[in-house]
Order: sequence, then structure tokens, then C-alpha cells
Amino acid sequence: MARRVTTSPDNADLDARKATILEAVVVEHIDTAQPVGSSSVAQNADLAVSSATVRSEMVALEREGYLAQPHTSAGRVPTDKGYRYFVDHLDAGVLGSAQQRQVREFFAHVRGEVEDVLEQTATLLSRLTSYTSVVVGSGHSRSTILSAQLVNLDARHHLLVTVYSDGTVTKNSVLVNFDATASDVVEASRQLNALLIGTTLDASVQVPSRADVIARLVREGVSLLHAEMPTAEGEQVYIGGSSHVAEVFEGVETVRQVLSILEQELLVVTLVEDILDKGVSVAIGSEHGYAPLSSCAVIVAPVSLEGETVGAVGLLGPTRMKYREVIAAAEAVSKHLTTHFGGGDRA
Amino acid sequence: MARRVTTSPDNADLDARKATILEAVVVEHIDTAQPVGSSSVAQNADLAVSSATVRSEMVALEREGYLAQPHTSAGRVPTDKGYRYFVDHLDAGVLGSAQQRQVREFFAHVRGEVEDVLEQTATLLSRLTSYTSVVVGSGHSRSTILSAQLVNLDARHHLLVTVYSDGTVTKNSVLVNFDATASDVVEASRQLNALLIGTTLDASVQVPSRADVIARLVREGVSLLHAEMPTAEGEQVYIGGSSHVAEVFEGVETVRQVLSILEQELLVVTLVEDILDKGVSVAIGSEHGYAPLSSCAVIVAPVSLEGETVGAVGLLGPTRMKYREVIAAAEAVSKHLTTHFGGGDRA
DNA sequence: GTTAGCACTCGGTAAAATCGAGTGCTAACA
DNA sequence: TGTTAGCACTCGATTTTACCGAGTGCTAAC
Repeated sequence: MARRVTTSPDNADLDARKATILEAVVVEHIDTAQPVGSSSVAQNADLAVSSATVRSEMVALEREGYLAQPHTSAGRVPTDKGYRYFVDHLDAGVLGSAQQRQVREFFAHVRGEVEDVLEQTATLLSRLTSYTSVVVGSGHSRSTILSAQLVNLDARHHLLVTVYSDGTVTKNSVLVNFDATASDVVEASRQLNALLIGTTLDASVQVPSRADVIARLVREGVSLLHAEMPTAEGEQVYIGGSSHVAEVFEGVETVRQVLSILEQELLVVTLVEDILDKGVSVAIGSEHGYAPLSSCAVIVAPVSLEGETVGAVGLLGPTRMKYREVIAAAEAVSKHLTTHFGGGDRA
Repeated sequence: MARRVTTSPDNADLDARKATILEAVVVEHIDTAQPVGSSSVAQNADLAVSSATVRSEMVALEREGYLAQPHTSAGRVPTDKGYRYFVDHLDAGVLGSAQQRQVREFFAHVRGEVEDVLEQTATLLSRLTSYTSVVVGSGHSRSTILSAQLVNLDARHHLLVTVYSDGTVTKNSVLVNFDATASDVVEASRQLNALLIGTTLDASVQVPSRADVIARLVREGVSLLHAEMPTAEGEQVYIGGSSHVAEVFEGVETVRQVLSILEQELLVVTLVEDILDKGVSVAIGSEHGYAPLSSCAVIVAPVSLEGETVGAVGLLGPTRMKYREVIAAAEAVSKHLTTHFGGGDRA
């Protein structure tokens, strides 16, 4: 994993010394959140050159867009491009052993439904990294239906409960303006089940056209189910450690904006999927195109099952986040999730 | 509604002038977030006394614990006790007409499952008030089971889907270490259904003691279902507008703490229920006993169905929040929710 | 009981002074 | 040609000082 997919094709390699200097600046700035001066780079990075030399290199790096100066006579700060170079040339990080144990422990003991596991995974990730985490579980629109059952609540109100092959369960309220007896509902349920079993939501089915109560119930049920297909693809989003947003960003306004984005789950899904689509695992600053998140970096790792991407885990932090550790954490967790659901215990 | 339940029994009424002054201080401080001086009180409140008189009254109010002084030679700020008096003597607020329309509109058009409605209600409330909202839906532990169905996923993995009379649906993974045929599962499902229909989770049922596959499946299902009863009472929590936390509290640390509390859904449920149990609708500052929320006020209103409390809506803001408007909003929404679920369309 | 008058307090703001990390540049050097 | 020591210079951050004025508490008179 010497290098990740780069986004900017013109990202020509820097010569060794410039690279070292850039890296030193990034590392120190991530650590201190302060502009980095030439002398501390000259000392820390093993360059065996003086600060004056570093200085002139920094001028070059700034001209090429990797570094920026908050103001004259201040040190340098990495730009998004600088972070991008850093991340692209990052060698694989390894999770600390304590954290490794934490992850193993978690997956060894976690129980329950997919939804619960994903939610707890979000918490795990945020604990692990001290950043806000996002876990996305893909929808079930392509799963086949294992069971569709109509349950009678009262005369005009029934519940259609559908079980999919991926283990998800949905319910739909069926409200009708005619009365149905309990046995009507039982029969409608039987027919619905027969009709829908083995189909997917995007397949069309042959509904009965009769005008009796049972047929009407069946039609109502099928149309309800198919109606929700396009809107709610059923993606689930779990967010962990949103309080870290307040720790990690300076400026109340930034905090507000980020929280506000996180509130819009649909947006979060799109963001994560956009990044995944680009085949990138890290989006820095403006790379993802969401202006309010321009001071953020987002790291995502896919969760796949039998070759197909069924979800993703993500972490959101400031552009000056601890990339190595966080990438390592995201990859470790995504791998564990994959085997967790891929292996025997797939609920 | 001239007065709400008070918490402190020694909360003897203040004489009219002191009350007026206290109210003026509270109102102005809520508006400006600044300490309030005697002269502005003398002018704004129709007291027809001089600032000197107001001053001496303020000294008394401070001695009695209703006001505090950030430092000598600053104006006065209400204490929790001061806010408490203010709230207890607040006359019923009315929602602005624009907001009234917003609420009516919402409930006229909202569709879908209880869970969805509650979630959207949380968003509505936070939009309405510009504070963070909390909507709690009570669990289903007391509802009777309408249907319990076992669905076969693969040889050793089944899904128990249970429908309750309140319209909630749960699923439980049934993992066993023996193979079952499809027809085994169908029969087990039939038996489970017969066994559980009409019971509540806290009732015990007579499970078959035979050693065959079907009986084992049935036993497994029943025990799984009953096992989850105590832990997950199934309360649902929906939080809306958490980004308002960042607007409304000064100090990053406070924001972090509040967000951190909101992350712990269990805590939020307990908080809201505690407040409801006390029969109070407003908890100010330290009244609710959660230290990290000592700079918050929480307003709750119950949602009842057929006389029983089945949920609650709440709003969380700084102690200097706009009590009248917010209380009005909470009550309006809780009332609408009650009729929404109480009326015909109860899904 | 109320009020005008007044000395006093003290946080907030602004202006001034100071500091120093860090720069850019130049001239000398290998 | 690349490197480096030296140095003047910049400019944000911090500290100091001065000052203002809102607001108080107290007292004496009404």
C-alpha cells in the first residue's frame, strides 16, 4: 500500500527533499495545529541542511501550492493539496495493539441484529479515533423477499411485514376505507406471501384485478411496498461520537455547520457514496465538493459481502487529522465487519 | 394555567413589585444575554419608582436567591431559582400564527409509520423553536403480540419476526447449531405463533419440552424474545436539530458536554422520564440533577393515548431560553401528536 | 418608604509598547 | 551551483496602561 489512488493527475512527484520537508510540515502541523517554521523542520526531519535551505524549499513548495502562509513572517501550513500528497504517499499504518485488542474484543462479543451491530460499530469507531464516525448500511432493494405477511390491527388498519433475504424487516401500514374480517386478512396475507416470495422490489408482480376485499387488500399491500422503493432505498446511517465535532474544530460556526450536515442523513449517505464511487478512500477539504465541510477530511472504507459493496464506514475530522491512525482504524473495522457478516454469524 | 407545579415548597410568593422586577430582569436577560441593571428595569417595567428603589429591591431578591451578580458593579442575572419563579408564574403562551400553521400543515400531511412520524416530529420541533428537540416513544413491553413468525434464512439461521398490538415490529436472529428443514421452520413458526399470540412480553408461556428440532426452535425463539424484554424496553429516541446546541450555548466545552449527553440515548430517556415523573414540565439548571446539563433547561410535554403516557416531546436549551414560546410549541405538538395517534390514523 | 446625589468598583475596550518566531534577502563559501 | 550564516524586517500575539462608563451601595433629605 505504498500509495493510494490520487485525484489530481498533475500531482508530479516532488524530489526527495521537498517531500521530506512537506511531510515534516504536515506531521508537525497535525500535532501542534500551529504554523510550522523552517528551523523546526531543519531540526526534526533528518535533512542535514540548514533552516535557510529549508526556507528556500518552502518557498518553492508554496509556489507549487503545497503549503500556505497565514501571513508574512509566520510559518507554513499545509494546503489541501499538501495533505493530499502526504496521504497519497503515506505508508500503511498499523493500529496500536491496545486498539487492535479493542476491535477484536468488540467483534468477538457483539451480538444481535445487523442494525444494532452497525450502530455499535459507529460508537466503536469514534472511541477508537476520537473523531466522529459514520456507518452506512446499504439498502435491501436488491434482496429477494422471503416472507410478506399482513397482520390485522383493526378493521381498517393492517400491517404489512416483509422479510428480505438479507435479514432486514420492513413494515408498512395498510390503511383502507373498507372493513375486512380477520379471515379476509388471513387470506390476503396468504396471497400476498405467495405473490411476493422470491421477488425483488424492482420486479413487477401480477396482482389480482378482482374487486373483492381480499384482492383490494393485496393490491394495496403490493403497491405500498413498491411505492417506497425509489425513495427509501433503505440505507441506514449511524453516526457515532458527534460530540467530537465540538472538540476537533475550532470556531462555533464550523461546529454548527458540520453538525447541521450530519443531521441530514441523506446528505451523509451521498457524501460517503460519492467518495467511494471515486474510488478514493480519503477526501480532503474541498475535494468532496461540500462547501460547509471544506475544513474537514473524510475517510471511508467499504464493507463488502461476496464482492459487492454493501456498506461503508467513515470518519470525519479536521483536515489536520491523524491520517495514518484513522485510516488504519477504518480499514481494520471495515475488514472485521466484512468477515463478521460474511462469516457464519451473519445476523 | 396561571401556575405550574412548583418544586421548592418554600417558594413563597414575592410581593407584586419584587415579582415585577424579577420578571423584568428575566425577560431582558433572556433577550440580551447581558446582566440587567436597575435603571433599565425602572424604565421598562411600569413601576413608577426610581432606579434606586429597584436597586434596593434587587439586593433583597439577591439575598433571597432569585438573582445573582456576576461581579460587583455589574447588573443582575437570574439564578435557577429566579427562572423557576418566572416559569411558575408564566401565563400560557400562544404559538405564533405562522408556527401554528406550520404545525397543522405538518400533521395534516405527515404519513407513514409511527417511527417516521416521531422522527419528523423531532425535526419539526427544532425548526419551530430553534432549540434541540427530543422525542421519546415508549416501549412495547406491555403490548400484546399479534403475530410471531419464524422465517428461514438458511439452515441454521432463522429470523423471528414479532408484531405487537401497538404496531411495532421486532426481529430476532435465531441462530442454532442444528439443521432444520424448511418444513420444520414452518411448523415451528405455526407453533410459536399459536403460543405467543395474545400474550405480553412479561407473561410466561408454556413451551414444549420435547427434544425434536421443532420444539428446540420454538424454545429458542421464545427465550430470545423474553430475554430482550428487560434491557431494551424498546424506547425510541429521536433527536432533532442537534446543531442548535452549537448556536445556543457559548463555550465549546459546554457544547461538547451537551452533545455527549445527547449521544447517550438511554440517558436522555431517563432524563425525560424523570422530569415527567416529577410531574413537572420544565427542569431548569440543576433541577434535573445532571451536572453536565446545569446550564440547560429542559421542557417536556407528555404524549398520551387513552389516558396513558406513551411518549414525550422535549426541548433542550440554555436556562435563558424563550420559555413561553417553547412551552407553547411543546404543548401544541404534544397535543397534535396525541390526537394524531389517538384518532383514526394511528400508524 | 422613596429618591436624588455621589463616591466607588471593576469589567471591557482601545491604544501603546514589547516581544520574538519566522521570514526574505544577500553575500560569502565549498 | 547549491548551501549557509548573517541580518534587517514583518507582523501577529501578548502585555501594559489608560480610560470609560454602566452599575452599584450608601447616605442624607424629602
